Amino acid sequence: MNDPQTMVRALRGSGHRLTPQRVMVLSAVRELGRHVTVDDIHLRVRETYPFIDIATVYRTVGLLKRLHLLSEVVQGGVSHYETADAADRHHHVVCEHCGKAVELPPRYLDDLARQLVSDVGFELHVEHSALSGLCAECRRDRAHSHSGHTHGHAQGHKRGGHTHEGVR
Amino acid sequence: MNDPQTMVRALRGSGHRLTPQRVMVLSAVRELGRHVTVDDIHLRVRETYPFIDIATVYRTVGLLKRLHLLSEVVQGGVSHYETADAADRHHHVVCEHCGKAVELPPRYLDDLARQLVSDVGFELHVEHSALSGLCAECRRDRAHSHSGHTHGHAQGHKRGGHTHEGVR
DNA sequence: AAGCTTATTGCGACTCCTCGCAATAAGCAC
DNA sequence: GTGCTTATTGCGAGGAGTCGCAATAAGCTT
Repeated sequence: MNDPQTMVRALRGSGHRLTPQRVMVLSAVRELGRHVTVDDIHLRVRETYPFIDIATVYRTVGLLKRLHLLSEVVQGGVSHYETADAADRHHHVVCEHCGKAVELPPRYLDDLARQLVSDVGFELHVEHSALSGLCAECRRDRAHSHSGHTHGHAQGHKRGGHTHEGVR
Repeated sequence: MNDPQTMVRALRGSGHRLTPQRVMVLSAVRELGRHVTVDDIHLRVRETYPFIDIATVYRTVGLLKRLHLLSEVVQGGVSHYETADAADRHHHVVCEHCGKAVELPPRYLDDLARQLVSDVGFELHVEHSALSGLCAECRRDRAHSHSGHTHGHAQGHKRGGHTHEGVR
């Protein structure tokens, strides 16, 4: 479901061309694993083809997303990508405080999706929906240090890293 | 709940200062109504105080968000703001195709929120979670013109406007 | 294999947003 | 009201992402 075959079909079938750059971008995401940024991809592809432009990576990633070969997860304003088949099997809940992404099996949104279609006619795309809130850890931390105001110390920290928790 | 009083308390209580710029930004959002962009705010405030810098608007909006006086909704990569009390009463489902936002009463996510806390310890912040998918209209359109490939015509259209549908 | 059409690339220019810094002015103590 | 401390402002510079354009090359036709 995520072999070169699929890519060729998806591209040709929609009137697009199969270029080395596109192949390399998709390969890079597959090789780098989950939640890679455009920069990650760019650097990776450069190792084998140093001339690729960052704009091409942006455009390619956008195209592959529209063709459902890649899936985008926005974490704290930063876009991360993964192969679509990986995305089919989960979606994300992102912590507002530490930026950690918790993976969730899709069943959690099944009910919601059903309700939405019947009530409002809206078709929910689970993979593209980013839920946000506070993770278990950060809730504990907050509970501890709640000596007065919680949102005090001004300009807030930069989002943490790429930490991951799985839930199946 | 969203008078000057509240603002004074929220700022002072967290060690921040009450400046004309901050008051004007909050007023602007209140006056302009729902889902205004930073640019909307900037232009509005400029009418009465032409010297305000766009950077100040960005910083202020960020601060007011952290103080829960404003709430942010990201639509197709663009941040929109509204007063927090308005946000308390609904959240959004955004159409991937036309960019239209459908407002939803919070009850839709209540079940999900309950499940998340008990299963994963995750506290869902409904107001900050952007669900995406296809609205009723765009689903119809797609159904009609499904003469072959759906994602065809390349670079995709720019998101529509600020259209709104309410659901209560 | 050669020619043709046109999607795609790389580049440069531009926009949006953020950040560091010196000047300004809130808030507090007197 | 005056003076002090320091948060905040406006500005200029910088990074991320997008867009238009001329050159290139993918895919088709022959």
